Amino acid sequence: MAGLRDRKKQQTHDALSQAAIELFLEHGFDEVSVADIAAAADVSKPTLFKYFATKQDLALHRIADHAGEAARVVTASTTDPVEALRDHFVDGLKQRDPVTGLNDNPTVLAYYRLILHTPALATRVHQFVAADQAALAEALGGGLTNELAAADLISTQQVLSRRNWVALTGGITADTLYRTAVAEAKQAYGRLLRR
Amino acid sequence: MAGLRDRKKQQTHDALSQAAIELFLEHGFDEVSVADIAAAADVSKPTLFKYFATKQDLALHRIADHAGEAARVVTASTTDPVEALRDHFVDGLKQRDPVTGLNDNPTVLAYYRLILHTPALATRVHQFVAADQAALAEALGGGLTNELAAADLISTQQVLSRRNWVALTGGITADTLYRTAVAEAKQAYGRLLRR
DNA sequence: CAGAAAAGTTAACTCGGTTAATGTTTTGAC
DNA sequence: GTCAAAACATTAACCGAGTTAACTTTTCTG
Repeated sequence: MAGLRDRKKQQTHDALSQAAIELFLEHGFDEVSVADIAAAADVSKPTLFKYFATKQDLALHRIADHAGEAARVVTASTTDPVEALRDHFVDGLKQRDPVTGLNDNPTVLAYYRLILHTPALATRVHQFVAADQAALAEALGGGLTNELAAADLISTQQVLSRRNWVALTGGITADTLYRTAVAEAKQAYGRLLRR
Repeated sequence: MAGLRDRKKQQTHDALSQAAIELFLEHGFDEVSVADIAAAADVSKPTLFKYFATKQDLALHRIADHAGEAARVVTASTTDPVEALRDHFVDGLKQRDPVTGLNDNPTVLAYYRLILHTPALATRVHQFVAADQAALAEALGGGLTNELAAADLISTQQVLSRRNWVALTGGITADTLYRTAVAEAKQAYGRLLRR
C-alpha cells in the first residue's frame, strides 16, 4: 500500500525541503542556488524541479499547504462568517499558530523574517493570500458585497498578524503580547460585524 | 537646458517602452524576449536594463508612475478621507480613467488583459497596490485602525475596478455600464462611511 | 525472473539579468 | 574650435533559474 516507491518520494521531498530551509535561514534566499540545494539533498537539478516547481516553493510549500483555509472555516461553520473567522483567529492566537504572527520561537521568527525580507518570497505569499481571498468570496456566495467582505476579512487577518510579528521582533514575548493581540483581534473583527 | 543628451535618453526610453508594449500585445509577455525588444529598439541588452530594471517594468512603468495616488488624494483633501477617495474614484469613472476599469478602448482592454493574464505582471501590479496601501495607512496616521481603514479602502477600489473590467470584457460598453459602476462605487464606499 | 513504468542522471540549452573591458558621444572649459 | 573628462553605449562573457532530450537505474506487476 505505502509502497517503497512512495516512501522514497516522500523522503526525497523532505530532504529537499529541509536542506532548502536550512540553507535559506543560514545564508539567505538569494545567496543559495538551487544547485546547492540539489547537491545538499543528493539529487540532480531536474529532479529537484520535479518536486518543487520553483525555488520559492522550496521555502513556502508549508504555507502553500494552508491555502483556502478561510473559505474552509466559513463553509464548515454554521454561524456568521465574520464570527467564525474571528473565533478561528482568536483560537489561533491561543495556540500560538504561526499564521497569527504570535509565535516567538526563534526559528519561526527567523522564518518570517526570511519571507518578509525577501521580495520574491513576500510576493509569492501574497499570491496565496489573493487566492485565499478569491476562494473566500466564492464561499460567501459571490457578488459585489461578498467580494468586498472577503477583501475586508482577509486584509484584517493580514494586518493583525503583521502587527503581532512586528511587536514580537521588537522583543516582546508572545505570552506578554497575548492579551493585547486578542483585544486587537476582537476590535478589528468587531468593526466588520457591525455593518 | 533640455540638452541633446537628455533628449536622446528620452527617445531611447520611449523607443524601448513602445517596442515592448507593441510586442507584448501582439505576441504575449512570455513569448517576447528582452533581446527581441532591445533589437526592435536598436539597443543592446545591457542598455535596455539601464532604462528598465526588469522585463516587467517594460510593460508596467506607466502604472508604476501612478504610485502613491491614494495617499496623495487623502493628504490633498480637507474632507473625510473616505469621501475624498470615493469622489476621486467616481470622478475617475466619469473620465473613463483606466484605473477604474471603466474604459472600453480596445488597446486599453488588451493591455489589461495582458496584465491580468500574465502572472508575472499581475504580481508586480500587486506590489504597487501594496505599497499604495502602506502609504495610505501612513497618510491616515498609522496605528491599527488606520491600517485597517487603508486596507479596506484599497481593496474596495480593487474590487470595484476589477468588476468593471470583467463587465466590459463581457461585451458591455463603458457608457452603458457607467450608471451601474457609479452606483456600485457609492454603495461600496458607503459601507465604509457609516461607522 | 522478465519487462513495462516510473523516476533519476547527465548534458546541453533558453532566457533574464549582470559585469568588465572597450569604445564613442556629448559636454564644458579654455 | 580643441580637447579632456563624463556619460553612455557596445560586445562578450558570465551567473542562476528553469527546461528538454537521451539514457540508465529502480521499482512494480505478473
